[in-house]
Amino acid sequence: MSVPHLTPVVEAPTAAAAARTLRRRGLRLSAARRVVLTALFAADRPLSAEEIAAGAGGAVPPSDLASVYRNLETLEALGLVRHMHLGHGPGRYVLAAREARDYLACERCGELLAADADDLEPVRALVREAFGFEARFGHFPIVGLCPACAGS
Amino acid sequence: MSVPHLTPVVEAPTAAAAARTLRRRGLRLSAARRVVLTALFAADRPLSAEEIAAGAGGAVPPSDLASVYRNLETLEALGLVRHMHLGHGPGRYVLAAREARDYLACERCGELLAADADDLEPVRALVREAFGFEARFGHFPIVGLCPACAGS
DNA sequence: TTTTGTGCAAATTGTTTGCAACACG
DNA sequence: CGTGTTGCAAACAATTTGCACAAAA
Repeated sequence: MSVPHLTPVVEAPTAAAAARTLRRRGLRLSAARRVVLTALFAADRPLSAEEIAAGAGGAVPPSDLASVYRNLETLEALGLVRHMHLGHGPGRYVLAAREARDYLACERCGELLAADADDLEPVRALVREAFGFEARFGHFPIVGLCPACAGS
Repeated sequence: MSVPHLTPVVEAPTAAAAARTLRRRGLRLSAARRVVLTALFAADRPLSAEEIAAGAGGAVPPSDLASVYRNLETLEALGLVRHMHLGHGPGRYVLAAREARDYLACERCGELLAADADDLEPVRALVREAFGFEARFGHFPIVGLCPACAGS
């Protein structure tokens, strides 16, 4: 007997799945689009649009910055990508399916700490209880001083 | 007998005190500078540089945007002003002496909740214990959904 | 062959900087 | 009167948009 088939809300983070998600909406998997996805698949940290357009450190061929922004927007609308703002500087993009993490950005040294979204739930709960406010650290992460910078 | 005289770290939030702080460093209380301070004294919420330059809703005469930015920077270096980033959009400036508050910004409706910095200390403590990270909500406040938007 | 998507240039927004004229102390 | 400041214009950084042309399906 086969296991019951459950359609995932967001497909597995594979190029094929991304292609399917696009086609399902009548969108195309163009070369430029593939480059953006490949860069994000290859990355081990949130990338800026500029980094992707520049070729993501040699991982992919360089492409037009405006197209990168347009594609990131499209992919984000499809739920394949998400972005965040780490203090000053450009927005940073990651594959949504791969990232169940939120970040803590050091405003002194730029260090980026990744935390399981679950590990931040107590913090959200505390804010919720104290202020009735639903903190969302996914889009605007916590900014402050990393352990090293806080110590000195 | 008179009470002992203690020099405050930051002077009381008065125009005269600000003038003294400036002069102490060989800086001048120019007309444009006075306009920036007056706008901030009159404001009941964080203002953008553009709002100040435009005359802060009639509270002060309009002045040059570049000068406003330069003056805000100077005043901030003196500890008289501070600024924060509330999600997207321009930076927002407030009088430092008057603001022992941090903010919670709603990313849906733009509502701004003010919280005593003290009331956020438990949140900072929790982040410190869990991640060894010193969260600073003064410069990059918490972003999420206000009670009204979270409810719907 | 029809749309969707691309590359390039130009417009937008927020902020900084160069510079000659200006004004506070 | 001298140095801090101003106003204006131009430079910048991040992002968006208009358009004619190219290319997936």
